[in-house]
Amino acid sequence: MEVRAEYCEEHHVHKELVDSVKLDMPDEESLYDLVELFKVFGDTTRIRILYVLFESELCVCDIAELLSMSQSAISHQLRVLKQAKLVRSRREGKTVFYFLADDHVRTIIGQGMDHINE
Amino acid sequence: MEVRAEYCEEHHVHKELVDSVKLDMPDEESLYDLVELFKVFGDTTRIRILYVLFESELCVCDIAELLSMSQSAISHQLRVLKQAKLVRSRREGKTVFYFLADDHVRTIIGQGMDHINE
DNA sequence: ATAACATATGAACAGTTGTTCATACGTTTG
DNA sequence: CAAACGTATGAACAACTGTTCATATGTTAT
Repeated sequence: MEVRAEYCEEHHVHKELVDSVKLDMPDEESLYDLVELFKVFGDTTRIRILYVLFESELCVCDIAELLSMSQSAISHQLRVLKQAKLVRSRREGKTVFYFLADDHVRTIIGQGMDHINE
Repeated sequence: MEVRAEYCEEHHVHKELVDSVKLDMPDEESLYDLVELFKVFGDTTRIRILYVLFESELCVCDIAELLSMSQSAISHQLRVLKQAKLVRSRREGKTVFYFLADDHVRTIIGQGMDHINE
């Protein structure tokens, strides 16, 4: 006929499978948070910042110099990393030092590297 | 004076540290690939697709129905997931089934979940 | 061969994102 | 206090991304 069905006619999913899928699927909020976390890792500048912080804490201008980018651009991205709780900071006079918040960062990046190296 | 220095005047990074950072920093191509991988995880639709595939392989229309989205939208995203080698597919007549490529997917998502759960 | 179905894909459009620029904030020094 | 420095931030703009829509491709059945 002329009218398309919204989905395929013969469904391959069974009731038990649908239930099982819905059980394992995280709630809306967790899913959103998870996606936001991966979005943070999905940017070259932010990944580079995390990599330079692997070695030691650094101030904003040092990171900017190491990555050959403007202070403003780095500061904006450090804000994103901080909101995602991937880095923390401490002030020392005029200078603000940033450092990795915990070891999850290394683990997640490591797993990603494992994948792209087959 | 009136002219701003490009970077802070007193650098906190030392030569040894800079060398060490540059040593650990992956090459341009690996960094790019890593970022592209995380970008793939940074979308609600794609994460949802991966979650439903945790249970079993599914055809495109089943995924579309489970996520209440159009066949086209799902197909576009499956293409992205396939290019990232996170899913694979097999054809069976008119139907194409998609399934997880390997266990890195579970590991990476698991690590992400660990982080957001503090 | 034709029709119907399942999937794939190109174009377009809206929403999002990262950088730059200008400027504000917070701290130290004279 | 004012000036200088290091950092933070809002606005604007270009580049990118995900969905929709229309349509094409590939397979099966009549």
